Amino acid sequence: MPELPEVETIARNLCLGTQQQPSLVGRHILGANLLWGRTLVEPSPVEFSQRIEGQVIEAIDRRGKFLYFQLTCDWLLFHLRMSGDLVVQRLDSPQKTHDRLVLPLEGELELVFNDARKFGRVWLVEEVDRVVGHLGPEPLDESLTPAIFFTKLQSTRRQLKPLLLDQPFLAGLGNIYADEALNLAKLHPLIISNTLAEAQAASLLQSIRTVLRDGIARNGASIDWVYRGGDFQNYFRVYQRTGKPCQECGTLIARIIVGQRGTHFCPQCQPPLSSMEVSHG
DNA sequence: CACGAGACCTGTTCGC
DNA sequence: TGCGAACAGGTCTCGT
Repeated sequence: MPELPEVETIARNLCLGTQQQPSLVGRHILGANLLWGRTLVEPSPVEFSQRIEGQVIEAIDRRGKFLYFQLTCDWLLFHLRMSGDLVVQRLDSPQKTHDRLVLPLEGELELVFNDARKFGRVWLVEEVDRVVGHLGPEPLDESLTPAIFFTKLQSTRRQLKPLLLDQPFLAGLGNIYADEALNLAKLHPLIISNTLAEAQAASLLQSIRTVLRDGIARNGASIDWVYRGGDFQNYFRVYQRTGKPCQECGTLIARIIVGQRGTHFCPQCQPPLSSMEVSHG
């Protein structure tokens, strides 16, 4: 489900609190109730319960699509994959159908990991890089300069769409924001990365940042039966707009399969060749 | 190295 | 109405 803006929104809400729920920072974790075994990658369920009990939540943040809780001694990490969600509720609230892990907390609260499709995963580790060390740069981190991004695009020969989804290449983009960024940059999803000119690479990086910032500003997107309170889904340019007119040129949005993922683009605004080749052809 | 297929899962929507 | 197929915000592994 969630991509960078949705995970960022969840992390902020857990860290800062909302109108409906208090901040979790500074609270003791009182135990653990694992309801679906495969949710927990490591350690064993018994060791997980023993180690996490009594630790304090010191900080909550995000790296790529991973949510992490910095605890007294360990790092608690969640990956929500397609359908995972983290909710705070009153202690001993009625269990819901897809609850996978419940952590009772100080203050009559509990943190619940709910995940219909069971793809989501949880880790408790001493060294955080064991889980997130393989990730590429954060797209919103200014230390990722246009020059560095251009060099990275030059270093491989892959289609842009699958490359943007590759977390070791760049951390945080998923199917929605990859399609939105390519449309904003006016680049066809099948363009080979090392054929981009430096200006096009800079435009792509700028577009990625624009769609991610817009997504965060709107608290992420809420689609299908999963509602998170965000409304970025009302501002999609191409995603899930197959057959509807492009807002720039009126051409009907097309949908193709790339790397087994539905891929949405405007055939007019995003020509299959890079714009340099088109302009000279 | 790069790509495609299959696996992991459940739920909703679409087409006949 | 019913039923199977297609589809879903993700990632891993394996074969070519």
